[in-house]
Amino acid sequence: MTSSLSDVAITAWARLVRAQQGAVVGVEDALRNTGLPPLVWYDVLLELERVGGEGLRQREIERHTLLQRYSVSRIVDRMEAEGLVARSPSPEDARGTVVRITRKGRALRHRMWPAYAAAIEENFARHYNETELARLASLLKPFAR
Amino acid sequence: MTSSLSDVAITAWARLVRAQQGAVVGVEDALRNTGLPPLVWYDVLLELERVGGEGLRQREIERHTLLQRYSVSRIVDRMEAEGLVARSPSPEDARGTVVRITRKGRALRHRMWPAYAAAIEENFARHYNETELARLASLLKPFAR
DNA sequence: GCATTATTGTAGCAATTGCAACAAAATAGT
DNA sequence: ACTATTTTGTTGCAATTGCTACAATAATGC
Repeated sequence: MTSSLSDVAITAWARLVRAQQGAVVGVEDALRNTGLPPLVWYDVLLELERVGGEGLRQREIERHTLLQRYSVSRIVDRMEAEGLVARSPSPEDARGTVVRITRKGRALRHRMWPAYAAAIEENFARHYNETELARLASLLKPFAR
Repeated sequence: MTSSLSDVAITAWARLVRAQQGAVVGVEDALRNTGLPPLVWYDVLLELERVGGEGLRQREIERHTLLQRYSVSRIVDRMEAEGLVARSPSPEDARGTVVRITRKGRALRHRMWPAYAAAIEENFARHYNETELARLASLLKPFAR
């Protein structure tokens, strides 16, 4: 396998990795220092909030979050223990469970957002103006869901 | 939820996170499936190769890789156990150690590159042409070291 | 010089993760 | 219908990580 990667591709890759790593670490630190749960909990809560009362199958959460199956299983375990989400058996598929957000879950998601937004600003957005952000978003479109 | 973050900033952030997560997971999987060590080993080896015979202090590796101190300590432990790097006491600072890459380490770094490059191509670069890669690299400049 | 504080690296312990095996149900093939 | 395969989710165990305390040295302040 001869490398067809150009120098500019390698540079772009290196910076992408570093940008995200640096920014995510910063955001995670900010959340932890505020006594808030990790980013992935926010993602799960947000997805569940978006779909509303129907809830999501764990398999769907898996796809949304890029987590492993067992990771979803355990995260939902913990969030359920905290009363943030509720599991119930799926009516159509006896293997699966449906996960729904609770009032408490919505409240937490809400409380997380200001800290999260501030951390995104601090660790990422402050480097850019609106035009640049739009160009970045456009370039990263291949990775949108 | 009022915040100073624009919608476009949020979109850019979401895609950045997803782009990197998806791509890094893909690359890590590819390396693992080829029986190669994780990405961070590559990074450490590359840094050590770049600085040549002088080696690096663990503290410097920490800065280069965005790892925690104890993570560096342990990664160097494992890499040393594999004979990929060598530790020696720092002449100027009796607290510190100097880490140098070994011949075996260079060989491994070399062997990792084709698999790594292929995975970057597959999980990232194939979405873009050279112009786009250049624009992306330019936009991500704030995160370059 | 001496006491205080900061830096560098390690290690114990608890929590978390990854791997692999598993159970149960659904789907596909014949 | 029946068997094989795939999908969904969980769990035990080993490996890894994060947190914290710690030891040793260096740098700073007086």
